Amino acid sequence: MRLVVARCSVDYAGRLTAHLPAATRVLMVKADGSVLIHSDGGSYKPLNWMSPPCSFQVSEPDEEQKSVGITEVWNVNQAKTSDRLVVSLFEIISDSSHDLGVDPGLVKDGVEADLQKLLAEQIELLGAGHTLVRREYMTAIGPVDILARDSEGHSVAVELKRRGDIDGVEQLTRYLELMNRDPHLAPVTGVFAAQEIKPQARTLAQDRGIRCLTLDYDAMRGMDDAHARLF
Amino acid sequence: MRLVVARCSVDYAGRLTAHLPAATRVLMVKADGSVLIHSDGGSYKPLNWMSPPCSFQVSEPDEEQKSVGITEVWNVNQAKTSDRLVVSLFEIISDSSHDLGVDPGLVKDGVEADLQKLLAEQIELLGAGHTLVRREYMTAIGPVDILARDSEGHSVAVELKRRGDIDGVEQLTRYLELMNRDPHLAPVTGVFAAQEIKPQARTLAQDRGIRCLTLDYDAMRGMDDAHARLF
DNA sequence: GACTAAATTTCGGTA
DNA sequence: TACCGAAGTTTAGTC
Repeated sequence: MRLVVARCSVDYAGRLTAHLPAATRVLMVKADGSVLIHSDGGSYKPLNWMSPPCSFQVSEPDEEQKSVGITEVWNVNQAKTSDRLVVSLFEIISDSSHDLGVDPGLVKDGVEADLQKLLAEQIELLGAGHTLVRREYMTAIGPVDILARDSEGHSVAVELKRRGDIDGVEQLTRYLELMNRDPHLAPVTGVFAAQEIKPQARTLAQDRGIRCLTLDYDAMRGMDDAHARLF
Repeated sequence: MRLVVARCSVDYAGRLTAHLPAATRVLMVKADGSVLIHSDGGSYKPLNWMSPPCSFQVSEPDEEQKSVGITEVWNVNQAKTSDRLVVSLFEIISDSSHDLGVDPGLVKDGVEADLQKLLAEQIELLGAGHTLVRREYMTAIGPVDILARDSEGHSVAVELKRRGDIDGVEQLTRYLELMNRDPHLAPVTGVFAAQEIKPQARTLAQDRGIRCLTLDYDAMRGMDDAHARLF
């Protein structure tokens, strides 16, 4: 990992064209040759970058570039596509390299998969008498998050989201269309479950006869803990 | 901007929980207090981070932390949500600060807007005799990318994407439903145009009577250049 | 400010 | 390896 603080301008050409005027920035060159250009703000996304696999080459500036004060030019080329990143350096303020080694990687917990697991365990949240058929019920166009049966034995398809958006309602609608053509399953009703459901998504869902269910993750996790303590 | 190379472990608690075991990493502390934790690989996304606005505080390790070799603890708290990032430092290998100033920002060119402009100019790509009505034709649920007429004078609604996914087909379907209720426009046919169309999206589009059109951006840009040279 | 759609999305899982 | 969906998505534009 090489860290360079420098006044530079940047040009990118590939899936789009982009340009960064001269300013002082941090250039991060990783072991695989990839380059990140960060400013002192914004969020985690760099101003510009080149993803691996790519090649990193330093070249001398031509006369014209020299005349405007460019001392060094970095050419970073994507190995597979024709994306190109050119960093023109005017002044290097700091330059250091460090051996970081391979990172052991991130351990995550609490994503959609957990919500799904919790709802499957607490399937009565769908309504009294509901029973779980199975999680990730496969259909021709992909897996339905949860398939259940209501107290009368009718199929219930559940689409789970962390944030309930219109896209999620469309997704569930596609599943319902398909599943209702299957005589073994029909009639199938839909439940759109999320921690937060956008008003427009709720309206669309209700127009299509899909029930909305807001989930309280903390409460569900709490129930899970209580359940774990009891058994 | 402060750059620290250190052996550290990281814990995040907020929308999810995540943990990074001890390893040598680069810690980037931006002027707004936001923190990025980078390893020597992956792509532009950090292993972990805290987005602004947030507060940055350094605290002494407690006895237990000291006993395992932690010399310093960073507490980074999100100002609006309750997200928390805790960086436990074992050894600081490098620590430097630089004043970068405000960045002038990125100038982009060549995104979906250009595709739209090019297709509007080369509307005959939709088929012989097609004429442009207008770009960004407003409807109650949003703008249709391009509205045209075929050789018989019937309306044609075009949805443009860089990558043609199922979502785009759904979007166009919603527009078509609405527009076909308008007696001034009906009957309206749909064209799904993209540089690359996914098989599932193509299938769904054809099921719904929507025509698919693959666009060659480079060829269209070439035509545009030729056009520019001629006039 | 809320919502929608795009992104040089990246990332992870599965068939 | 390709495809599909999720993401602590972020970001930009519109209403």
